[in-house]
Amino acid sequence: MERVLNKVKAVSMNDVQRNLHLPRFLPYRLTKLSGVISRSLAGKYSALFDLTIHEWRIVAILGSEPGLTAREIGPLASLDKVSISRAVEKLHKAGRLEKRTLKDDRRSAALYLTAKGKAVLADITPLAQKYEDDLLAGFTPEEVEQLDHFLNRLDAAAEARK
Amino acid sequence: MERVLNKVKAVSMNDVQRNLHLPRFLPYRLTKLSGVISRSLAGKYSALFDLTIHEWRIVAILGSEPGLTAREIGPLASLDKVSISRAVEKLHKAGRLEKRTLKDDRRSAALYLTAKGKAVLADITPLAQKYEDDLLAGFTPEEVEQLDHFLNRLDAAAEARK
DNA sequence: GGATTAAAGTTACAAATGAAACTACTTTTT
DNA sequence: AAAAAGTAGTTTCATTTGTAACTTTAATCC
Repeated sequence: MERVLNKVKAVSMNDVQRNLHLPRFLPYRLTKLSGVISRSLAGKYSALFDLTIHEWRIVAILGSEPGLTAREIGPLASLDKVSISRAVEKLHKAGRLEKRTLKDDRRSAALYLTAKGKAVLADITPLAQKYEDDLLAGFTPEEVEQLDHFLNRLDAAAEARK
Repeated sequence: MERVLNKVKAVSMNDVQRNLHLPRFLPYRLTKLSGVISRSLAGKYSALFDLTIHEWRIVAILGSEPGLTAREIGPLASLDKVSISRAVEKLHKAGRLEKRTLKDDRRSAALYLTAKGKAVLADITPLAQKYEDDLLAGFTPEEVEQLDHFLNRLDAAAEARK
């Protein structure tokens, strides 16, 4: 398949090695883009609510699916168990979530947002939505759909050759 | 504009607060995707060549534009001066680049890849290209073009509201 | 049913990252 | 031309993140 993303000015046929052009290299672009967006979101909201991005993900997930255990949250939030343990601990100390040890497996606990936790979620959700909407403000619904599709396919391809 | 990416099943008109659905939240998806890709690339090549992603970026840039200073590389590689200083130092120690102090400003140095540095670049470039090609293997040239366009627009939007 | 293996979550240690202070040099100001 | 302010790059220190080892409980295996 033709390599369009890194296409450069025509090179002589004797060039053995075409240079890789960093600003057009997909992994670099994605890292850069996600970095700018994450820093922007974190700068605006995380500091404001004393909430890291990892905590934010957990709160968002527990908002839709209360009672999940740490292990179940892992794949949903793309977080390893250490990150989850730390974030859950901090949320717990802040009184934003409650742990209920499972009767049939005392190693794990079902996690629930407290009123405080729900309040944080309610506060941040519209801001996060607004941020996403702004990012996509220039996109038609069809384009958003297509972007969605592209991201799914890239994700699948990346997972496949992980 | 309609929020299509986070569209969920119809909710009752009395729902004051729609839940944010994390797996469809664009910032989350981009972070996750770039993370999978970066880890995959780093796992395959960085360890193999003892080269961090930051060093790799600098090598790639110096490959196309020899003689840049640390400061000039910064914006091109999206790296702050501390990261550059550390990466350049490591490349220098490894004999992969050469520093030539500028005559007219002895604080900075023009940076050049040595033969060793060029060899590393020549080794990695085709692997990186291959990885990108594989990611995009399912995309038609038109789709690649469109993805390119989307990423540019997202980047501009994100930078604008940074 | 007691020993072995495995799983959930935590803790401890090492490496990476970020922010601020610092050094050496250059430019601007008076 | 001396003093002040600014810039390039480095170093230091604090925080974050990742890996491995550990603790507790549960499941599996003779």
